[in-house]
Amino acid sequence: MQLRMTNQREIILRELNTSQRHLAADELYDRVKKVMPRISLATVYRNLEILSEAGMIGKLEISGRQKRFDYDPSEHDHIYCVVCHRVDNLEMAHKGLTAEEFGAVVGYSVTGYRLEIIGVCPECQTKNENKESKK
Amino acid sequence: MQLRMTNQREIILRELNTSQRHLAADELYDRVKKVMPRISLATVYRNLEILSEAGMIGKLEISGRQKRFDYDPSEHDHIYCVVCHRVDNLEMAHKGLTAEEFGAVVGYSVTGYRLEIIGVCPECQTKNENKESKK
DNA sequence: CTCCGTGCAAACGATTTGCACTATG
DNA sequence: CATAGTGCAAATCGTTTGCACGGAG
Repeated sequence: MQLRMTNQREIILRELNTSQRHLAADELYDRVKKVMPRISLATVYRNLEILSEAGMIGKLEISGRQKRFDYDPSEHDHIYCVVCHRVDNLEMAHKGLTAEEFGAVVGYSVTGYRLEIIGVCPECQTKNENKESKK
Repeated sequence: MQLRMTNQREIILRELNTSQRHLAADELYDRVKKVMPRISLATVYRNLEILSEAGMIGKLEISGRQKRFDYDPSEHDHIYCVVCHRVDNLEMAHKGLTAEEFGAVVGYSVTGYRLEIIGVCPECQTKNENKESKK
């Protein structure tokens, strides 16, 4: 079950990397299609899954919405915009947050944690100001 | 747009409360159906949405899975089991975690955060031990 | 030449919606 | 009695899967 570096896999990986964004499968599909028009959405899904399993990209499951994929597989937290759903990387925010002690409270064995900071991104703040002043 | 306290709404609320669990819509539907067999799943979805908007229950969007609803609408964090997907409440875990400072890093205006502790619940730990010893 | 990977379409699970009917306030 | 809420079925959205074919190693 070794990984083959197919053309589509290479392009998917490259497009995600050069985007420097946290794309959802369909957004990445749109980008990849411009380079390889006959690629299928299923292939994009399959490869994103495989690549994240292989630790070459990160998988983000945020806020009940679509999954997003991170060009940076290293461990870090995220901040996301409630208006446009854009996601950005954050330095690890859990200094002093020892997950273990919470497990003890309820008898869980703790394996990790997931932290999302929620807010409005700079772009959406600007748009909103415009909207306000139009009123 | 005032809220009417219909029979179905009352029962949904009551069943969620007495369950003392973090139920998904279909799980709650199953419980409610025992009391009111002709209720529809759509009604359950609609009311869970409305009740959480009204602040009478909490809505949980965890890890790309189904939404779950919390009988306790007060602000608190959650811990959940990767094996059975059960969710439990946790005292606020963010002492010393000032979300605001992260917003500053990337220009976001921060409105909140979401923290999930991930682990294995006591029940699933026990089951797993059994499985291990059978080998 | 062996399988892993692909494209396509169909299936899927969770959730939402249009509609005509019902019942709360 | 006005209009928020309901039940039903169909629609929608994101994602996965079965299958026959194609291409990497």
